[in-house]
Amino acid sequence: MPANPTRRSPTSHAAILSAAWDLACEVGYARLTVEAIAKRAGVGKQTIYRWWRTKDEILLEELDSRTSATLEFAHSGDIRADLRRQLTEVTKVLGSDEYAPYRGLIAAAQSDPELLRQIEQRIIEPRVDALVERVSQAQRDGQLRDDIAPRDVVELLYGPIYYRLLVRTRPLRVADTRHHLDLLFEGLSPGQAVKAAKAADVAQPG
Amino acid sequence: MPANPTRRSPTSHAAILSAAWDLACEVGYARLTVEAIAKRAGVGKQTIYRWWRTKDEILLEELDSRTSATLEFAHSGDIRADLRRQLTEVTKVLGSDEYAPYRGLIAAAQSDPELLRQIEQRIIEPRVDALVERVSQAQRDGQLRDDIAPRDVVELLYGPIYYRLLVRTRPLRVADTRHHLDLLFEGLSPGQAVKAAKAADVAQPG
Amino acid sequence: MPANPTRRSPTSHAAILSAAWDLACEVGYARLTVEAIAKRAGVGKQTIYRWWRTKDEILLEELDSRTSATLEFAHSGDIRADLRRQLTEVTKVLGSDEYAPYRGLIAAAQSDPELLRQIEQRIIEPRVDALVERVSQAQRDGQLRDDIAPRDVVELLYGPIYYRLLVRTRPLRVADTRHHLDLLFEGLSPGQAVKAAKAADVAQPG
Amino acid sequence: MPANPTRRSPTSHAAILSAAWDLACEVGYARLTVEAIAKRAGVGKQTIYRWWRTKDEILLEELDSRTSATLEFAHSGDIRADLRRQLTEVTKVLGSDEYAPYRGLIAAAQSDPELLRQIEQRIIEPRVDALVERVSQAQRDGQLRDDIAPRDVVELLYGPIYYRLLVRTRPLRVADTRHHLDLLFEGLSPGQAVKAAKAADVAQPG
DNA sequence: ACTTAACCGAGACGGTACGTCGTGTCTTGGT
DNA sequence: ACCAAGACACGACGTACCGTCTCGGTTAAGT
Repeated sequence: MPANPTRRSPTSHAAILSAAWDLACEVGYARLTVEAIAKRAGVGKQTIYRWWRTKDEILLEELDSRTSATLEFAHSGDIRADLRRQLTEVTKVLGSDEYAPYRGLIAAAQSDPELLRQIEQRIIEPRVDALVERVSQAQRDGQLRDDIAPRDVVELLYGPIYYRLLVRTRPLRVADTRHHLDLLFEGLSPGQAVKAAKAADVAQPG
Repeated sequence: MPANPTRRSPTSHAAILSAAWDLACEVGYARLTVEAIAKRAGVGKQTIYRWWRTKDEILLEELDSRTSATLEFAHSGDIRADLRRQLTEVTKVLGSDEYAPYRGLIAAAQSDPELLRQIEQRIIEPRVDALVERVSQAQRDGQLRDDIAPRDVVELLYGPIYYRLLVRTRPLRVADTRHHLDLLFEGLSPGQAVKAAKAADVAQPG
Repeated sequence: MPANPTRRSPTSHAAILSAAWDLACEVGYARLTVEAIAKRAGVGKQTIYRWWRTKDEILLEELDSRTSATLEFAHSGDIRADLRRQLTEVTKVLGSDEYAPYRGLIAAAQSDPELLRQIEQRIIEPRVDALVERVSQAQRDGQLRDDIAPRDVVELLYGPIYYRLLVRTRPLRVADTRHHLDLLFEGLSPGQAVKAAKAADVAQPG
Repeated sequence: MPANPTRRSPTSHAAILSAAWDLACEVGYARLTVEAIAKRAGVGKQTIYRWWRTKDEILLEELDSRTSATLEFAHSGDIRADLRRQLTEVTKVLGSDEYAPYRGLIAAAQSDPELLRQIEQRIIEPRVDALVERVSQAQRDGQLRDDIAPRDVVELLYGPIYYRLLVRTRPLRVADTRHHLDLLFEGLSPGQAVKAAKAADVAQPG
């Protein structure tokens, strides 16, 4: 971009971001069009192409600013309680219709490596890093097996959420997310349920 | 579709299916074009539109026939061994470049509820059913906690695979899938690793 | 046409002819379609293509049978009376909406020399020949200048009719045709009107 | 047409006009295609549809500019000389292959009343008006019967030309046009030829 | 205070692909 | 053999968006 950001019109900038997001919600990501964004935002097409390379980048920027709040991670001392809170939050957000464009972005990224890289970098990586750090702390505290790479924990935790998000066999629900979290800690092997459940009660009495 | 299937040309039918799949592999799902499929298959566009509503349906049909072989599920008596075998197979298939169009379909389905429904119905549901059945058997055999809904097990197993498939933070690898399977059975809580590992050794000495 | 006319279905034949003509009247020549003819006639497309090369040929055949009645030429002994009767008849027919497809044929013939040849041969030539013969007779009878080629008379007579038929600046009306006929005989030069009118009165007192 | 004419590209405009006319000459009006025009002109189809509703309008515009030169009418004082000159010119133009698309337009207008209206308005009417005026002048000068509506003269003059142009029974030739003109003035009645010829000699000794 | 250069809205431009319509040919099954 | 039905390869249709490219008009910075 050779454009000079100091002369950028904040009005148009904001109008484009929200026009893009709103349209994506209304007509669906696939039917989202640069021309429609320009019209809705009351903006020339050139103004869009001057600052963004694709419509994905617009949505990504808007997504970024909308989700920046969900970055911080609780450190209550109880790993399962902290994870429960975090995953609950994430589930609520991703399950809502206002975040439907996020699914569109993940989808588009399957055909656009550069977009995929940006999503990882700006949306996913920060959350994964925070999660990895919290998990490591839990391992040091003896609340989690220390023979596991934290990255694997991340995938076990987020996997089912994304699975439902994208495959939609069942709706994304907070209660299920919590249940999955318990199962993960307790394991699927028989004879561990009771012990595991007890441990959970101690950690999270509420 | 008012067309009469008995008059359908098998030559054109087959040519379209493989042209579509090959092109999707070559240029990527997003750049796949009905026009290009018609040209490659030596077929009129009308013939495509007569039998399929979208390019997605073509790919879905081809995907269906290509994966119909991976439907059966092993019943060795050892649930972890059977799951390992099955997930290994699935991981290999989904991770390969020849199945890249599948990712495109999942992506497109995010903007097309009807397509999503069809993918579930034709691709996902049969495998989930088989998996659910196998898990139920394992519960009756006492090889798996019987206080869990089999559907939840499915999501815990497939979740991480789809996560990597779509988010691509790390490549989809067979070894990781197996590792995740072990972690799932053993649980993440500390002090269960040794016991769980022992149980695994008994069940799967190889 | 390799088809064997003796096995031809008279029902389909007739249905096609009238379906074609009716459709041409309803939607206009340019929007006339072989497919629509087949549907309206309750006939397979092949049946049409087996017996006619183009839709023009269908219309031409129907035109031919509809106009075969206007072929005979009156021989009353008075050339101007005979011409008046004949041109009146032609004007009535060509000016009516039921013969609109004829204009379509003339139009199409501008881009299709073979069609033009057929129209001349089957529709125009017979009438021209009859007219030429009648004019020659009049010349022998001393009712018409004998230093003129009859073909030129034909063009002077039919010209204005076709002009209005195709250019449509003014509607094709019987009264105008008769007036033109008078002007033709009398000439445009000044000082001949009275004499000519007298001659006309003698020839056609009614 | 909501397009803004001040932003119109003169290059594309001109390229489209001549591409359309040239192609019409080369392949014939009926095989003329918007797609081919766009390709030949190096232009997007949309640019054509933005400024013209049909290919006819393109040809009409080009025809208009090509024939605008033949609008003026000679006033030598001798009506027959002036008509002879004018009809000669018209005959030459319409008979030439470079004006073949005009025939296509007349043809197409038979199925398109709006096009017919435009042809009359832009091509025919101006010439008819000029001719009517010249004829009226001649009537005032006593060179032509004054009991005739000039419009009728127009049709008697142009009729045979259009007849040959469209029906093509005989080629459109300058000599025939002149001959028809003489016959018109002299009339077809016997015994007038000599007198009429004399009058002509006086008026047009060349 | 006055250029002047970048921004802006608007939208025309050369393209690509869309999904539809009609062409003329071919095939199937019924009479 | 002819027929109704309609699938087929093909070509063109008119439309929707793409991303690039002028046009004036308006700001804001730098002289």
